[in-house]
Amino acid sequence: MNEPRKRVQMADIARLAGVSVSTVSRALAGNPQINAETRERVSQLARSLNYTINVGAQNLRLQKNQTIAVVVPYDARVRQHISDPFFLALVGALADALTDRGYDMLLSRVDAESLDSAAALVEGGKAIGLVIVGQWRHHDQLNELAARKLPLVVWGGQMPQQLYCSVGGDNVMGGLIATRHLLQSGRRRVLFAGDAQLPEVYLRREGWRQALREAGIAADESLELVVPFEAIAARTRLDERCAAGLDFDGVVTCSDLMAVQAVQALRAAGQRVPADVAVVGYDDMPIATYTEPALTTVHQPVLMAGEELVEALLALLRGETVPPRTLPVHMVTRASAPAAAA
Amino acid sequence: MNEPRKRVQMADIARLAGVSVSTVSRALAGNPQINAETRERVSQLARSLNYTINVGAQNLRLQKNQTIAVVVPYDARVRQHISDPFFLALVGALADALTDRGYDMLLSRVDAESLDSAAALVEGGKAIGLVIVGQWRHHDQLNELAARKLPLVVWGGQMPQQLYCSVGGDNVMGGLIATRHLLQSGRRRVLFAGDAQLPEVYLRREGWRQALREAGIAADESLELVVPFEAIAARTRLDERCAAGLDFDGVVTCSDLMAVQAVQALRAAGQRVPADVAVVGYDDMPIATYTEPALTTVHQPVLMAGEELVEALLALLRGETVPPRTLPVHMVTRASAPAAAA
DNA sequence: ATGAAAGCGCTAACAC
DNA sequence: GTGTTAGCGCTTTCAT
Repeated sequence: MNEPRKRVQMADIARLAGVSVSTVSRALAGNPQINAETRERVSQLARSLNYTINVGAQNLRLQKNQTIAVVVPYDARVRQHISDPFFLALVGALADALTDRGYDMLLSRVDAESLDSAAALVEGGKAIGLVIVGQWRHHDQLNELAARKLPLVVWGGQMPQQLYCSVGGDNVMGGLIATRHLLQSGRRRVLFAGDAQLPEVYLRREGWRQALREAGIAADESLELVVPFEAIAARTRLDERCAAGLDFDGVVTCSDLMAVQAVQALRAAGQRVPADVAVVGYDDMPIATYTEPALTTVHQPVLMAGEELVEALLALLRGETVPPRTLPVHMVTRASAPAAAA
Repeated sequence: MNEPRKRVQMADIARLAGVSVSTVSRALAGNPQINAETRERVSQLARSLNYTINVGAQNLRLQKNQTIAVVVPYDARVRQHISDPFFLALVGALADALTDRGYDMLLSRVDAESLDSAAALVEGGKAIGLVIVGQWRHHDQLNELAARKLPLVVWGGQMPQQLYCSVGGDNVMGGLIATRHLLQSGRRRVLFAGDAQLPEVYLRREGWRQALREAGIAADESLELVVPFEAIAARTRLDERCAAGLDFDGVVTCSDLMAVQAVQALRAAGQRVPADVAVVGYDDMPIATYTEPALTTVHQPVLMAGEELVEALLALLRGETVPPRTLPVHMVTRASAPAAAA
């Protein structure tokens, strides 16, 4: 299982160059007090032997480590795979941001129920810090991890009594502008689709409520619909709601995928989008351009998200105190919910 | 930069438990010759201190390593990000497959021009093997790496004189069935869109040619169009081709994204899809369902791809000889190229 | 059943 | 300038 392929190491180079291991070490490190000629000879030799330093040993000795673990929690019950486009894109952005800064990225999928196996990554020295992609229902567990002083940043919404550092889109604002957009285009009964047990969704629903208040519309609990992120399940919930009564003319969803499901459910129920019901997505993934109708959606800055998460974690690692950070979002208006009512 | 946070280690547990480090080591390893009572006491202590073994040190000592590097080459000139949905999905699938088997996944983005910085990951002991996501234009470099005896598998097409182990979809078959599908639905002038400098695309074009031969249609070089994968550039090329003459009634593309670009370019040129021109995508990513028209496309098995890549690499690591592997593909017929001509 | 000691591949005092 | 030596945190003979 574990290849015992014998690699060339410092001792070999030392022998071949007729110097000591320390000299090789210093030469390779570019230590200026080593004779330029020796240094050159050693480097040459190392290169010709395809020698690369054993980072494991180096880290052990130096007590250092340049590896950051990126953790994608998954739901063990459904064995749900990492497939949401936004999270996948975020993982890509994190890879970019970390690579740019010279860090290695350890990607692990971890059972959401036992997030402290994520902690083991740091406590076992595999990684020096944790980026957790999504807080899901695990606000409390995350707080616990933070209380254990793990260097940790989480993509998600900022909640009261939060001990960990989160970076996320401005969810309240997102829910607000999405709803406001629909109201301004003349819609009056705006359905909110999403599972408010998730902090991000909870905050977006706050924004939805706020927009309704602004417009002087009474909040109506029958317009709150619990819809999970997973596509099939989402479609089912939406179909059920359509069957229960088409008493709304606008829908605010929590992802572009969910918006697509909503459009399909509405059409299956004989509604036209946006003529009868307008639909707003969330995330503004590339897919939003390609659907029919193209999606009006709340744009989240994925690339910036990657950068900010990494910067926050590195600051934490430097011992700085890092407050949660909220990134700007904005509306992108397309066909599924035009600016003027159809 | 490198957190010197002092972690609890074996010595601490040993001291607290009043035993030696070796006993702790054995106890934690579940060595049966350790007194059950001692073992329990030590484990208890370890757990209560949140102790996790330092895997770096353990690996150094054991000469082992459970880390696989997944490398996504990128083009330094354009600093193109990991964004193609198929590759992102493949990375997700790899994460799943590796996690399931107890391996860690190191994700790195590497400049495609200097792929041997990928080699350094193995030679420096960070990882024991390499999964390279896409062969791009680097067939020769990959051969070189393989010649260096690096444990390495590559997602991509199988080419003549290939020294490395590749796992990929059946590209010839993919090009063949896509073209055949169009021909059978009555199309006669089928454009092939893709950059045949890439092995996978080269093979798909072979399939395209073969389908034309089968149908007794002479290959027409003017129906080969070099289209890059990147969306904006792809759109430009397709627009140019449409302007140069709409002398085709079907298009075979090399990704679903490219198919979407083709649809948009055709529409901009006043064509109806599929009435005037039918378009076939490639990959069958979720997006293919959501576009308008929904895409007829060649399905590639992403999840299986992740599994097969990992299995192949592990076999390689076990010292087995692993032949390149080709995974089945199949047509998925949707609206952009219906079975019967429109 | 447990401890002492050596060593995995590397770096950094400290000598000379 | 370069060599000697002592560990980084762990596992594993070899003793006892």
